[in-house]
Order: sequence, then structure tokens, then C-alpha cells
Amino acid sequence: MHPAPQSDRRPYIRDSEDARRTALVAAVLDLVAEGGIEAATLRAVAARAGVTPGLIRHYFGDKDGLMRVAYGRMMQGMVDPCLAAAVAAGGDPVARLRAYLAAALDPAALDGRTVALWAAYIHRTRQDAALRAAHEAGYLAFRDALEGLIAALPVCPLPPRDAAIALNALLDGLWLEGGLLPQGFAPGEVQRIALTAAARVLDLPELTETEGPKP
Amino acid sequence: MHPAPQSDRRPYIRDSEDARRTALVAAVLDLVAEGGIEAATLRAVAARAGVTPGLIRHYFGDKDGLMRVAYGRMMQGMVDPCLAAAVAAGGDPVARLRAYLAAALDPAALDGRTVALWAAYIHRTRQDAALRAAHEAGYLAFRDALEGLIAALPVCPLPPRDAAIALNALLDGLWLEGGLLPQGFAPGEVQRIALTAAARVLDLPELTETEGPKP
DNA sequence: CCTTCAATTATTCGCGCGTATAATTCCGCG
DNA sequence: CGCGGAATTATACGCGCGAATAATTGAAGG
Repeated sequence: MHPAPQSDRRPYIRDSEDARRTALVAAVLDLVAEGGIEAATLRAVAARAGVTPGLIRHYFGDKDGLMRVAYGRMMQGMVDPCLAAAVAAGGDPVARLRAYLAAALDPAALDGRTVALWAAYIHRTRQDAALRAAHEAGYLAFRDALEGLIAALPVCPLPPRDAAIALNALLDGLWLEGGLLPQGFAPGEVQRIALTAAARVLDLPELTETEGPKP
Repeated sequence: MHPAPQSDRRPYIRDSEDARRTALVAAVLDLVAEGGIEAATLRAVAARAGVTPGLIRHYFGDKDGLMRVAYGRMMQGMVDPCLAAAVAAGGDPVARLRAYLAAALDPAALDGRTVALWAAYIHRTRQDAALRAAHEAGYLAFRDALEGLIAALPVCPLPPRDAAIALNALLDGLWLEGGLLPQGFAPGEVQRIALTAAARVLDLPELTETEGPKP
């Protein structure tokens, strides 16, 4: 008998909704980081996630829906590690603050990919109300946590709000510069400068002490 | 005789090359600031400049040529005022530094339009070699000037390079936050915090003094 | 006034985009 | 085993893009 005129339709396997949504969002963030917002076309996203563009419509409705979810995931990925690091640092206020600052400039966060991803979304946050809300929430969560850590210090020569704004700006700026000109800084230099400057702003020389004495 | 079948071709007047190039570049920057890179299509740029798209090709060759020139102009517009302010501040090192810092956070620079414009180009600077060169040149010119101002101070508790990196980061971060969340700060608050924090980093209490006593 | 030629506009092309809808195929359940 | 329906793919449409080329027109010089 003849071989059945085999379909040239691409075979596929069904997957859970969670897995598909996760894969699609990850594909968006990869593409935006590599090529800017303009690179994250539905066709490119689908190809990277190993599906076809129609599936995006199935799960996210339209492109804006997908971009919104992706943005939320990005913000979460940037803020959560810092909050977790502070919690993991134990009860000493200075140690908590140092852990927070160090986590914000962790080498993993300090790469151009993250900065490019963040910058690519900036403009969207100025026009799309949903994105702007997500942006402000993430930003203020970060800064408020910082202000809380500062307020918990035994002494502080500045109003906590002012100190939090200044230190947050310092972190933002160093993160930007370190991410955009990675070869412009020696390894660890960015973190070292952050702790030094923060220590001077807050009058906290202990902030720069290394914590692990050799055994 | 019949009325000549009057042409429906758009009338125009000739203009100098400089005026046309300037108008087209200004149109690009306006559109990018308002709607991101994606909004600066050749058709939209031409319409805003009051010409037709073909003229862009005539003067800039292709879209990339236009975008490169526009980027250079943006960087120039951001860095030059600060350098000029420092020069105009006279010979006192502290006054020069204060003028430089204040100019970087001048309300005219501290608006979302400028930040959005800058962010929109970030990704391009990571892929286009010509843009990257222009970016690094502008960035380092700014930071090196800052380092020079710091080195001219009578005393400095930090290596000038470290202090310049930290202060530059502080300025960048405050500029970002002030531009993106304009309603999050009281008028003048951003500049005040910048001077306060810089004064503490450099051990320069004079930096925060107001200079104009009432007559 | 008329010629000349660069400055400017008009038209066309092919492409990739996002959306919409129809057609198929995988897989759990009976 | 087979069947029903949701998950997934395929196809088509209209639009705006950047680029290329052809056609026109404004203005300067003789």
C-alpha cells in the first residue's frame, strides 16, 4: 500500500499552561535584552519558545498582554533577590544593609543584559498605565525596603528618606555604569565603591569591613 | 485657453542644507522622546520636519545615518551644559564642583523626556559600534571632567577616581529617578539631596551652603 | 527671460508585522 | 479502542515600514 500522504504539519506535544506561559515570557525577556523591544516580535518569541505565533494569542490575548506579564516578571527578578539577601543576613542592622547593597550590585545583576532589558521598557512605562503601575510598585518597594534598613540603624546623620533616595540613586547609577561599560571597572570595584560611598554618607565605617576572617 | 491642469504636487521652498539637517534631527529626537525608537519612522520624521521621506535619504543616506547624527546631538546636549556651567562658575574649586553638580540635575535636564530619550538609545549603543563609541566618549568626558574637578579640591578623603565614579553614579541615579517619577519629589529636593550626599562623600560641608546672601 | 541643475516630491517595490480565523492533532476519559 | 474537545498549527489579510528610482520644481546665473 502507498505510504499515507504524510502531513507536513509540524508535530507537537501538549504542555501545561504554566510551562507554556513561562517559556513564552522567558523568550520575550531574552529577545528584548538581546535586541530591544523591537526584536520581540510575536514570530520571534514563538520561534524561541518552540511554538507558533498563534499560541501567544491563545494564552495572552494579544501582544500587549504578553509584554505586560513579561515586564512584571522582570521587575520581580530584579527586586526579590535583594530583599531575600537582606532577610538572609540575620538580625544585625548593619549586616542587613550591607547584604542588601551587595545584592543590588551582585555580578549576576550587573550585566549589560539586565540593564538593556530595563532600559528597553522605560519608554513603555511612560505610556502604558499598567506598566507604569508595575514600575512604580517595584521601584518604591526597593526604595522603601532600603529606607527601612536605614531607619533600623543605631544612628543616621540624615533623614532616612533622604539617605534612602541618595543610596538608591547611587546603586542605580553604579548598576547602570557597571552594566553598560563592563570593561571599565575592575572585578569587585563597583561593589567596593558602593560600600565606601554609602559608609561615608551614613557615617558607618563598619559597612566596608570584610566579614569573613581567615581561619 | 484651458486652465493648465494644475499640478497636485505639494509646493515647497528650498532651504539650506544646515537648516534641513537640523530640522530633521530635531524631529527625530522629539519623536524618540515621545514614542520611543519605534516611533521615529522615516515617514513620521519627515512629516514632523515638514518634508517628505525621500529628503532624508538625500541628506543622510539611510535611516542609520540619521539616527547616528541624532544620537550625537543628544549626547552633546546633555554633557555640554554641565561643562559650561563649571567653567562659568569661576576659579574656586568648590564653586566649580557645585555648579557642575547642580547643572547635571538642572530642572531642564530632569524631565522624563530626556530620560526616555536616553533610555531609548541604550540598546542601540550596545550593538552599533559607531553609537557605542559616541556613548563612551560622552560618558567618559562627563566623568573625567568630574574627576578633574574633584582632584582640584584642596582635600579629598577618597581616591579621585573612586569619588568621581561614586558621584557620577549618584547623579545618574537621581537624574533617572527624578525624570521617571517627577511627582515623587518636591521641587529642588533632588538637587538638595545630591549636594548633601556629595558633601558627605567628599567631606566638604561648604558644598551645601547657599551662595546668594540676601542683600 | 530662459536655461540649468540640484533640491524636493511622488511612486513603487518587497518584506515583516500583528491580528483574525480555519484546520488539524494530540491526549484524557469512558 | 475511539471519541470529543482543547491545545496547537496553518493560512490569509491589510498595513506601514525602509529603500530605491523616476518625475518635477524652485531658484540662481547669464
